[in-house]
Amino acid sequence: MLASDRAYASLRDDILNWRIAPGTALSETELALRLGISRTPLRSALARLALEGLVDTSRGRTGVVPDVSAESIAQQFEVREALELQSARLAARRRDPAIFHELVESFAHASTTLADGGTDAYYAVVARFDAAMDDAVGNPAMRAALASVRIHLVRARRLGHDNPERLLRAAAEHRLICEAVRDGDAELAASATAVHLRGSLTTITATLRVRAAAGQLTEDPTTPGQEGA
Amino acid sequence: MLASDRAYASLRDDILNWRIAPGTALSETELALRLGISRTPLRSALARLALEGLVDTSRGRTGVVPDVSAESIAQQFEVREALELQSARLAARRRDPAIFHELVESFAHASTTLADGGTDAYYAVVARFDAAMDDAVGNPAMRAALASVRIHLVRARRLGHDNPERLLRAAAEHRLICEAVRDGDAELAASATAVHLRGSLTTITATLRVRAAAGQLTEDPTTPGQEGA
DNA sequence: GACGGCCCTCTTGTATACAGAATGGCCTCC
DNA sequence: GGAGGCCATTCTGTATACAAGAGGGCCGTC
Repeated sequence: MLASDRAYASLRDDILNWRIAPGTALSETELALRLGISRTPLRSALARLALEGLVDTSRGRTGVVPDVSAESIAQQFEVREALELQSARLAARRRDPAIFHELVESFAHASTTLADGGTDAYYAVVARFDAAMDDAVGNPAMRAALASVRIHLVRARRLGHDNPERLLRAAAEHRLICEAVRDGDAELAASATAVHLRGSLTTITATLRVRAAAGQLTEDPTTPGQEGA
Repeated sequence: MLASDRAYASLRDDILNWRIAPGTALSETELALRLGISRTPLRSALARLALEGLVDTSRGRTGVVPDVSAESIAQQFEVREALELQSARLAARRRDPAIFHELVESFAHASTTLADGGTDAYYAVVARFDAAMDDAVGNPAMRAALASVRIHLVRARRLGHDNPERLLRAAAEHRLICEAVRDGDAELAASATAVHLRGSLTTITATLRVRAAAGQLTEDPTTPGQEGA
């Protein structure tokens, strides 16, 4: 595999999983040294990440990992809503019913999946769902647009440690979407998707609010006297 | 300005204006020589173009300029429709009425603008419209998503030599959108946008069909005897 | 005459060296 | 004591050199 691809995958993984904190300066020399490659392929990797919005190069020359704010998430969701609703409509018109019938079953067994395999097993089902939708739509441009939006939501998802209660509700919402797509009901699929996205956004926003409050208690220097206790 | 930015802008301009034909192999060495820079910044420019879909690197290692097919345009429009309709709804809720009132006037005078300044003057008004919509929405993610879709349509637009009849109808459609946004009517704005996009797609598709037929007459080696006449 | 293998050339991917610019710290002066 | 300027360090942007791999063409053989 190419060194630049490895660097890209490695940095992407680090950013999505919060191993690199927002605001961290991404020095080319230091990163190249750490990954054991030269600056040339590393620059290529950083450029890709910058174009995807995972690295912010607007302020100053040195790239930094952007923070995840409630505002940025809300903005991403406005784009995501547009794309996913369209995707749901198109998928309902072009789908292979058997594939979505199978997904209905999978989401029906979500509580078992969650109990046996944990959140990772559940997210694997969601990944199959996303892939099935992309395949049904059959539009590379739509797939690419959705991929660029979903990347940012992975970061947000990793934030809140995957509230199981919410995941069960999300599974029920996914099941409704799959049923509508399976039955070829475009408008119902779009509506069910809208319902799901609203639920997701509400959960993420709440998580961010909790995190921001906790951050102020432990980090804000203007509110001292709490962190040492 | 950075050499890589100049190379990017130059190549982007060449591709959008069909100075580089689809299928042309983009040799790094040759391009770097032609632009008077080294391969390093040129590679950076090519990578950006590849991520934007203006250069195809999937087949083989050497990048090529992708063709504009009716299918690819239709796919781009499925994404564009999703984003522009959402954009229209959001703009209607957040706009400054004065700005869109001014745009209504501008599109009302489109025939004069077209007669005096030609298609470039008209497209400048469309650019102001796009910018006003982006500003009204106030969502950087939406702006970026729309920008990546609009790039491809510039190529398609340059294809058909800007049928003036169509441009007048497009101006009327734009005027309706601006009126709806100005009045804060989100659903009407979305509907008017849908009408406009359908008209645009139909025109572009027709242009492509004509071009494909002409191309077969003059280029297809299996149908000889026409080009020398 | 056709097919297969070998060699050559051109391509990309990577590493390294160098130059210009910006930032941070430190010293000096007010 | 504070503020401003200068210097050094470090960063990015660019150029060039090198190596590995793939593709094409040519030659030899069947």
